[in-house]
Amino acid sequence: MEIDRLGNWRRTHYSREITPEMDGEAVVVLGWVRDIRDLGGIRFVILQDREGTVQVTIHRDKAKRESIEKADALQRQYSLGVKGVIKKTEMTPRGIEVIPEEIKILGIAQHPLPLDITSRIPAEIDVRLDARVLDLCRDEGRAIFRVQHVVLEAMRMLLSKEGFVEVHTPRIIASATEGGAALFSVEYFDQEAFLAQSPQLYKEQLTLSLEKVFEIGPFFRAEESHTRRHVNEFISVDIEQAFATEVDVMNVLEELIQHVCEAINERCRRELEVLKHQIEVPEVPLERFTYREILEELEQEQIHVPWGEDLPTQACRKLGNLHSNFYFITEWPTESKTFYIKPRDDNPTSCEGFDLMWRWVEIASGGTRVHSKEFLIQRLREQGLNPESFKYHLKAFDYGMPPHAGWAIGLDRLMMVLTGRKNIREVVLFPRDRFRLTP
RNA sequence: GCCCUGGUAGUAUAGUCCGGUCUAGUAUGAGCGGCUGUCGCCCGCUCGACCCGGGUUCAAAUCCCGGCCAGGGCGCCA
Repeated sequence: MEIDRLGNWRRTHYSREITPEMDGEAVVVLGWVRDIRDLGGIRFVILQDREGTVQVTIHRDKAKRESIEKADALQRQYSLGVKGVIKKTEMTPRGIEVIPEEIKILGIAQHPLPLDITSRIPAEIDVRLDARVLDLCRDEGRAIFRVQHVVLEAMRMLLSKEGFVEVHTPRIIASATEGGAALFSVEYFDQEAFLAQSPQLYKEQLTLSLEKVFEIGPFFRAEESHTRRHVNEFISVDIEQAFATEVDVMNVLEELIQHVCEAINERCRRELEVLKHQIEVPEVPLERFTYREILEELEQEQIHVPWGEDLPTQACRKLGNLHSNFYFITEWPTESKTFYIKPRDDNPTSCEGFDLMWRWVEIASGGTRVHSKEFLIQRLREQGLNPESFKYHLKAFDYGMPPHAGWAIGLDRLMMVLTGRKNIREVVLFPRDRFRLTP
């Protein structure tokens, strides 16, 4: 089929912007065919654009022959443009319809489509991800990523207001000896290199020049996780702040979480409705529990976690039943955290590291960092890491490294919470996991 | 990586336990026809599927073995 040229047609209104008061006005609407209902002498084409839908009504006895032919050729998901006149009517839910003067077919769709774009027949997540671009045409997908946009905008606004400078650190790094998560290796000309799992060391180094920095970007972990809350490429929201401690950055974090929740409630009413989800804006300060308090709480629930260990999934699930919103867990055992988290001065077996939880899911973690070079080297050795591999990082400590603290939010996890989705893949446009590298 | 569950038209499902009634049912979709106010329109006709390989049996969608794939859980996740 020949498709039409866009020519000088430009959208005059999104579907949603058309109101009964505009009766008689000429419009150009552009979008896609969501649905077609043909009653014989009259054909209803539901045109969908980013903002909603509008009905295009074609009367077989009144419309131009060309328009009728175009309307007859349409199928679901065809891209189309309609130049027409708004008609006020009692017979549509919106109180308006568009009577076409001219229809342009701007893009065609191969049928059968791999999933039902009207969402009446559900599809499994695997089918949906295989046809992700089409899946994202559904209301739900659009809603999730518009919420994400508002979240990111709100974060950038608040962090900027607080004096943080947005930075970008390398994704390609030389050393795989940081310990912790497994890294993906890449060929870098004639050297072996790795994809960064976090901006941690770079953002710390930047505190000695820019003082307060934040970074939002993707990072990579080569873990063979197989759960609804892990992907191998994820978006991290990181901050690092000079002359600050755990408590200072926790304050920033809880203010940010509250601000984001408020922003969504204000600006994403329709999206939340589509997602059938409500957001409770948390009160600040958030509840703060020490690791020891959490262990005691679990003990009451007959779950025994030995002091020093990270919380197993089952324990986290139990905490989810006991806590219904965001909360902090502080004073983790030093042995359970990584080398750069600072032990407490009064009791070095505990550290100044914290996690931000939402019910049973870990959303963010952070803490005061070690900023004494000698002690950092000692900590590296204690964790079986070779200080030589960190020589560029350690160099920064020769140039007046300030005391500093920071945190990292798993944006995708936060998005699960904010949109009420149960699988992280729903809130990632093109997820990468152990078994999926495409599309 | 380990454990559990599953794989039937484009999509979502019934049937599988207890083999034969399955020429595999239903919804949606797609094709054709009819219908001038639908909004999950309606009505009629048509199209389209048992993951792959092996085995048991007179007979396998159904039972057994292997593979592949998927979902969920656990572990891993500085």
